[in-house]
Amino acid sequence: MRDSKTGNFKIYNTLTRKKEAFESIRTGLVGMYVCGVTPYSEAHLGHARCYVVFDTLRRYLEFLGYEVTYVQNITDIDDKIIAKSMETGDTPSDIASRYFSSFMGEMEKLNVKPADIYPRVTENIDKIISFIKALIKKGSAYEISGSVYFRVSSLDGYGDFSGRGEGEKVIGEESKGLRAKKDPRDFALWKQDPEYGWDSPWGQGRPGWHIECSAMSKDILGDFFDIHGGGLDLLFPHHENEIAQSTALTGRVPARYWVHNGMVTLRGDKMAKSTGNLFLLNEALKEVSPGALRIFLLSSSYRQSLDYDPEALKGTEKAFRRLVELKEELIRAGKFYEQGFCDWNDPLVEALSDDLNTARTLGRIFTAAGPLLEKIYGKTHTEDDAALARRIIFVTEEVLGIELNTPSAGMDNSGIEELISRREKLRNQRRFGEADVIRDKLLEKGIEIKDTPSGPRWRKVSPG
RNA sequence: GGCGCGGUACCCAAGUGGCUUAAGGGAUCGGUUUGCAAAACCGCCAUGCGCCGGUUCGAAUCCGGCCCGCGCCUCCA
Repeated sequence: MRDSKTGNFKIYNTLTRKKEAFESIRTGLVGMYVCGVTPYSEAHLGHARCYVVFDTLRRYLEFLGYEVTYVQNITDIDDKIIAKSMETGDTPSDIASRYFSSFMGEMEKLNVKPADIYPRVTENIDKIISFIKALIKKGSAYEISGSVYFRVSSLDGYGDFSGRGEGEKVIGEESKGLRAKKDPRDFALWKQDPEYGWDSPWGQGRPGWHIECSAMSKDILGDFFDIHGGGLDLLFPHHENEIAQSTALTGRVPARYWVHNGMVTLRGDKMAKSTGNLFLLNEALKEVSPGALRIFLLSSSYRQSLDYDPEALKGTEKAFRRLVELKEELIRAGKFYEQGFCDWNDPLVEALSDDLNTARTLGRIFTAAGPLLEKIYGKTHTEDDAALARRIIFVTEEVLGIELNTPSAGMDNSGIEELISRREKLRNQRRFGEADVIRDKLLEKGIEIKDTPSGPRWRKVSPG
């Protein structure tokens, strides 16, 4: 499995703050853990970007020949979910499953491959409790009146990961009502909660935020796995604390590569549920096709901030359709008969080996696709052209995950075809007024007619 | 205040020393085509890369200073 093609991938590692050659711990296998959502409201573009980016990383690794185990947790119990539950009267579990299934529906539309495992906090309470017990035993945690805290002073190098200095005092939210915490930097592993809690050696309570990832990633992927991903906003305190807990227990940082995606901003400021400065994913999917949205999200570097601009998003729809067109024309020309394939060092995908440079990859795709389309239209394409088109489609769909849906797929076309041929007859009789009525009627239904030298063609123009 | 990131055409954006007299996408405008449209195609579109200095045969790319924007430091993808 380990061959030359896997050796060229470089990825930026937050742990070392530089691009490093990617090398998996076990030959041919990659364990990847990405921080998932807390399902208490609808997902926005920021979530979409994160999971599209990591889906693309996963697809690229699979393209390189790795077998990837992708784990994404679900924080299905937390303060916000409980707050929502009190507001609506539904149980926290109902809230979490409702928003999680809506999240999954949107991910499916975006052609995000499902994770292999979605561990839930509420189904892993026993593992979390064992983890905490082990930390107490090691002297890295202590209990105060039913809650348990991590003892930051027990660990050297706390703060190194996120670049926070030793002397800096970080006062967590948990500390507010609990002056007894021994160090302001200490954070909760277990929170006393008689109402929404589980039984534990320290009484009724529930897990702190960070411990779930340490406990569940260890359980599924082991003490040391390849990639840990998440949004840049999780760097501190979440990932810093996760590293602290795991390191205190096992003696090592739990993952080799720490990968963070940049934030999505709206009007220059970060998109966030809590501030209401957001653009919902389902709104975006009303504006453009899922494939166009994916192009939008992958058209800049994943580590950079991405500003949501309505015009820029809309613009990707047209670019997306040209690629759809390429696939359609190829099918029409009868040249889509074999599965496309390309090598890791093909100019089309080669840029991905440089820290997943999707923007340059898209540039290469469009550069190559432009001249091809016209050749295929004019039927002047050669076998090499058709092979290139297949490679473009392969990279676009399989590696970048941009599904090039052919509009006719899965639709009832008979009515449309009939209207079009009726229009053709009218046109031949030069009864243009009546012909245009049909054209307008179809356009209202989102069907656009294109009169080409080889006859009329149509396609669906509205997203969805 | 501490730590980090960024400023490239009308907009988005790649490029981090010569392969770029700066990719790609979108918008506008002009043209070809069309019964008219749409679509498609062709053309136009930064002698310039926040500003000022410096290093170099050569800089958007390296160094120094300055200006501006953003993120994290509190829940957050």
